[in-house]
Amino acid sequence: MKKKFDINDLKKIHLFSDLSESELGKILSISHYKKFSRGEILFFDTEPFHGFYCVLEGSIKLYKISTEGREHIVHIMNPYNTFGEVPVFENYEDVLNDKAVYPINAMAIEDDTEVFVVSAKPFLSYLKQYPEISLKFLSTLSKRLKLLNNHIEGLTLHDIKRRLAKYIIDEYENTSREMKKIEKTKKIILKKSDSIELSISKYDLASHLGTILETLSRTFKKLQDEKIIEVHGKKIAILDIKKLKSYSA
Amino acid sequence: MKKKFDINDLKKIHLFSDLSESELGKILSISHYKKFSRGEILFFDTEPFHGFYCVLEGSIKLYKISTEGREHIVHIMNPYNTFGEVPVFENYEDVLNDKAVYPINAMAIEDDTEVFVVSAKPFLSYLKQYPEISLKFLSTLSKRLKLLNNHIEGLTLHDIKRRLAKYIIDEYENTSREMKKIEKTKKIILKKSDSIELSISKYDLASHLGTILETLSRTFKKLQDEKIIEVHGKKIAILDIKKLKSYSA
DNA sequence: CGTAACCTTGATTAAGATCAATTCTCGTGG
DNA sequence: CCACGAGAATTGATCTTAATCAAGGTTACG
Repeated sequence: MKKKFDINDLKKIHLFSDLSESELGKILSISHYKKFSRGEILFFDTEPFHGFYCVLEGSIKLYKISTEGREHIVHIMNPYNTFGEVPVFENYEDVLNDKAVYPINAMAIEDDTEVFVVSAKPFLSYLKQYPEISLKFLSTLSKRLKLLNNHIEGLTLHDIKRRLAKYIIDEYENTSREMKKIEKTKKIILKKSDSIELSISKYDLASHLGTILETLSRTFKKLQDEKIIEVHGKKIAILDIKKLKSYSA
Repeated sequence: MKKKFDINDLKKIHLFSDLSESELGKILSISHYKKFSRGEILFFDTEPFHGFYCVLEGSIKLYKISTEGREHIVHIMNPYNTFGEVPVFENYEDVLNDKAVYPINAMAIEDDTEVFVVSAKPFLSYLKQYPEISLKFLSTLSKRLKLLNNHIEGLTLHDIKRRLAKYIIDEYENTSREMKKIEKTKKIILKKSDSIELSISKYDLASHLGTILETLSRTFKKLQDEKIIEVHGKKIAILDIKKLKSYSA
């Protein structure tokens, strides 16, 4: 496997954005690069924990599976996200004694998904020397907690139409935000389009919304029949953003 | 309001257990004591954030509410737990500019629920001086993330019978663990009983399991009909722990 | 152009929510 | 001590949402 990541990749990771070159070098020295094809497993639930992951390219689903084989996607991880940090902090001793395990399954959902893995044990001693980094982690974990809270809220208090509406609105606002960022840095104006491009398969979307493919398909249709959206494959055109927002509230 | 908490109370909070007397004194100086009756609100979702809470006595439900008024309890907080820390770390700037908000509702579910509130702004500057405490927070938040993960797993992948079975088993194992602790410290042997005492109302239990009172009642009945448990008010006798565990897996 | 993966649609079923009526429990005051 | 009433819990009948089962259609890609 060609080693094709360096300090410049690390700088893009929010977690490490404030570190100096020498500190980044240390992180680099305790990490290794990995590449996955679509469908390949990064780790399984309850498998021994060895380190946490940072995404460089592609995307990864974090999911749980029921005994009957039903799958639920808890998170989708995209470039510059980190995941699998929970065991690092949850029980310090367990990590040192190789008793820690991953709490979830992780699978690449795109080809050429590139990650690097930071080894847990050396990282723990590193953490003590650079306490500022733990504040970064606190921020990361807090944001994740908030995400999970919202996810639970959706699952328990909203029906699938609302969940789907919320997903579309969130995706729409994320891409708008991304576009603004690009406009700012590149000093160009991008054409604003009232549509989104699904970044995951409909199967995975269903699993993330806590339902199944068939029900998702019907729900898309309902929103189409109400003239709120128009679906063309992975492209969702938003026809009536007000109504869509009223559902997603 | 009588001020009836001191450094000894603080010591019992996991978060502060490693701090010196003088450090605890500082925490004390930026905290204040509050007492609530059953049903009183500590804070509402989206209300301005001022500080995080530590429980001394009683218990508190953290819950979300849908527009239709349906409630879902995400956590029950008991003595020596802390909650409402997420906004502290989620966005540092927002806290300093008084823009942060609580992410959830909190209500006392017992009379004489006692808490103390640590003011966010002074705590943030304190945190920078004592970085070890952020490791404690990382551990707390990681554990909470794992809890939420399991909660989501239950909500999406298990039916209500399984969720209830899991709740009973968890409560049973928690009390067993508590008993062992007491036996160790007090050097006595407690009679082991194969039963648990529900610490919350059945309404709240239903809401925590993602269902309603009626369905919970019927589910209790199903488990009774299968001779797995026996329900007498708040007391649940476990008749067949093997079967119960097989459901909760 | 063929085949596999992906998606849609229809018919049926099942789990759990809702609505409605009682019953149980327990604290309060007569 | 009993009666009352309020809140808590149970039970039954019905309805709704979404899962399951089954079949067919689309798309992408070698």
